[in-house]
Amino acid sequence: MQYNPKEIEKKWQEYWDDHNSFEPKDDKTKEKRYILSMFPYPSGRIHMGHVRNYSIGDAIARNARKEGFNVLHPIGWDSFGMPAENAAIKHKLHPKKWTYENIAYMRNELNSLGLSFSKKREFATSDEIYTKFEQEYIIKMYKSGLMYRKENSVNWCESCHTVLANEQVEDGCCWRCGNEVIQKEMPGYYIAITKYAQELLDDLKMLEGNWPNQVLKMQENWIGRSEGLSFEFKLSNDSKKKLGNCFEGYEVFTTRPDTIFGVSYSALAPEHPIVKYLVEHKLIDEKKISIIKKMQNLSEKERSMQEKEGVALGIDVIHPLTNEKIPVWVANFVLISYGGGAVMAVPAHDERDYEFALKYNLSIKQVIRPKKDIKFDGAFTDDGILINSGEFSSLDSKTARAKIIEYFEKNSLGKKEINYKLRDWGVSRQRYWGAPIPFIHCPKCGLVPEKKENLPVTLPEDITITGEGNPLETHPSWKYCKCPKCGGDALRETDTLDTFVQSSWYFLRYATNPSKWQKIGIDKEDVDYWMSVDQYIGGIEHAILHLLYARFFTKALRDLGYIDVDEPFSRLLTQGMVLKDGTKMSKSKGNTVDPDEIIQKYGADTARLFILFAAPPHKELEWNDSAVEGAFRFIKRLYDRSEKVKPTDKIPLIEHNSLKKEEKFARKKVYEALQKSYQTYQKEYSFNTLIASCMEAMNALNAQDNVDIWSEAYFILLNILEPIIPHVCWELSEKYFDLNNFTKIEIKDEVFEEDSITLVITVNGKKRGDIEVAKDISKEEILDLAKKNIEKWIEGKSIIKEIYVPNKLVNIVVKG
RNA sequence: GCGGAUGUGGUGAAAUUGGCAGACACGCCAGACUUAGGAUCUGGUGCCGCAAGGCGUGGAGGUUCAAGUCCUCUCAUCCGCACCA
Repeated sequence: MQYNPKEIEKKWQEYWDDHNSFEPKDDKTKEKRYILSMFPYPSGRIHMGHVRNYSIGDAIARNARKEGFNVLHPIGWDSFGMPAENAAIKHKLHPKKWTYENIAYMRNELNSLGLSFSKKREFATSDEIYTKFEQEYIIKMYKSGLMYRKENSVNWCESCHTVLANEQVEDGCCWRCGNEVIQKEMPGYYIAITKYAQELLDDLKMLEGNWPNQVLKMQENWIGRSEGLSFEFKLSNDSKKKLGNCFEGYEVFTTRPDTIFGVSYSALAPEHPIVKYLVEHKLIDEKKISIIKKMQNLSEKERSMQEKEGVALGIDVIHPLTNEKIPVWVANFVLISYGGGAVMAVPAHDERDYEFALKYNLSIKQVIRPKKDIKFDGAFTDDGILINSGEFSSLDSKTARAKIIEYFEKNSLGKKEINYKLRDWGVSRQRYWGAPIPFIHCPKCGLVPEKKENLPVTLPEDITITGEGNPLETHPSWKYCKCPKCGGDALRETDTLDTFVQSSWYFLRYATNPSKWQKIGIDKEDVDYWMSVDQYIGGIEHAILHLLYARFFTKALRDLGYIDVDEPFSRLLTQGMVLKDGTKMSKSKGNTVDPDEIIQKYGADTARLFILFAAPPHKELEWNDSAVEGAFRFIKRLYDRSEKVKPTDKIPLIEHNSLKKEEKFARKKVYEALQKSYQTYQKEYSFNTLIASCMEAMNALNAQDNVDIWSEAYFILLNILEPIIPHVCWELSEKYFDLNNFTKIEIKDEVFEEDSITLVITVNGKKRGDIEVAKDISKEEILDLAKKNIEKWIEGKSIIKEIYVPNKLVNIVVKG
């Protein structure tokens, strides 16, 4: 009997296809499990990261089926996005053709791994029917104020005529043509995710313990809530006049109101309206204007890499508590997008303000002293005791913050405010291969959403992609349309949606019965049953954006009445990367291992076994060719030794007490593996130790030759291993057990009962021997035996203490 | 700077509540079977030492009968965010 993975795997993959083995049942009375691995981008071929992702998900899904749950384990394709356009430029292929050919190819690759996906629920996000409902939701969001259009500063490449994402700007230049990137004000569509900032933050608590701590913290930091004081700096009368009485003052936000008496200047962002006014009306000299303009042309990121820089604006504001005149500067480190784009500067207690004050020789006034007498250089930024702060002097920072906020509120000078770092989500892309944003610009009616009955707004197919500009913009006819409201001539929006929009609701689409997919996007009743996802598996690289957007989208769709779910993913597992030679596998480094080749050479079962055995799922996994051979050998052994098994359709009955020692031991090892299996799926998914315990069981089985023990062991081991190496397990199970062993198996406690116990004897905590004793022996007898066992270690010494830990060890503490 | 992790043999790793450090596997060594072995099987394998024994979980302290595990300090590496006032 020769193990032939190719033959076996083909046979069972066909069997599962023919029998629709992995379609979820419609019966909603059954308890469900929704197991989801993040869907792939159809880049052309699967890589080892995919193999790992889907092997983990598949094991969890198959185990859940075995335990009797109704399991939804779907797959699909995140198929819009830039690589398709890049391929179009490079290979002169239409993005659609390229994408759908890749999908067809990768579908076969995934199939060859024997993954237990539902085939009927598969879809691609670039399918027009998917776009249709996404456009419906976007319009709904627009109508309810969750989506809006505004001007904003973006990265713009003059030679490619396109907006670039932050990641596409390399050292201030376009990643493709190398030309300088400038900041340009452009209109775009935004989703008001900030409206959900607090809920997104609060609900992280629901996920504690079920999501990796790291991811929760990353989301928390990203949302970046901070509490402080917001107040108005009023302009001095002279300054007001200078600004043509167009401004009264401006708002600033601080988290350190306790340092307010130390304010020595105020700084505005280069984009602040007052700065713009001064520049436009040439109220400051040319030299300064050109410095400001230079600042405005740099992105936030580039500014952050530059030295602090600014110019005095020649205007003053009035300190709200001391009535002193405070000079106003523009500074490149002040962000327009946070806290109103203006700050109060306290050089004595803030690093940035300090650096800036030193450079421009501005005054530094200390108003906080350390609680303990410590030395410090530069700014003292910790909490301390207030000094030189009028009636608030001698308070500690924390109390002072509360009192000062209270004072501002009482005197209507300002109020307590909560700020978030989270920004609204810009979803406009000047790209072809994306979902069209379903809006129309009408010269009479303004911005008008497309009518529901006209959805989806689909992409024109007769385009050529050059990489310069947006093909939708340059298409001869596509953008010309009639206004849905007045019927007059109008222009269609040519921006497409960020691809993160598609991945923000795909899991709800899977949960909807495909028989309804033509009529509705999401079915509330179906979603009620299947959601939330019981186990989500994917890469850590999605810790922030995808997971935050998906959480937001779920809440937004809930508030729009589509669903009744608060959090989409109850449990999250972030798998580690697959490495080779210590670094991430990548084509450019030439250290990739092609999954197809491994499957060709050893079979899918070996690939799956190795990848689950080599490291726990959340850790990085170092690829090792000879360890793959080891995995292959184990499966071969499992296959070969099955000759010892006697066919049966139910688990053999064994009289445990009549067994020999080796037989009892083998049985114990088998049931230990079963127990381990139950723990593995409840807790950490530590497949590596589960597999190890199966190997231990095999090693123990080899030391005996009882047919019943072998048969019982295979009945159980094939059950445990089925989620990991399904093909060979189905093959052997069919042969010996008529596929009757893939259900929940009861643990028999009798196998764990020992006739005798082995106790370790230590002297002063060091192991010096061991004894085997009967189970029911008394403590005194044990101590006597123990002392005899290690006599030479305690000879001539006095015993100070004797410790007996039942079933484990004896420790004798001696002196001298 | 802030946040999160991780440090255990030649390698990947394991170790309920503190209780035999290194399970399981890779590699290596030896042997068996073989015309042959990059197949298979059996045995060995933390380090030093001929041995008795000693040492050993990044480092230094501490708590404890007993520490990879708890506490304090410290070093190194990785990841995320980063002028957020």
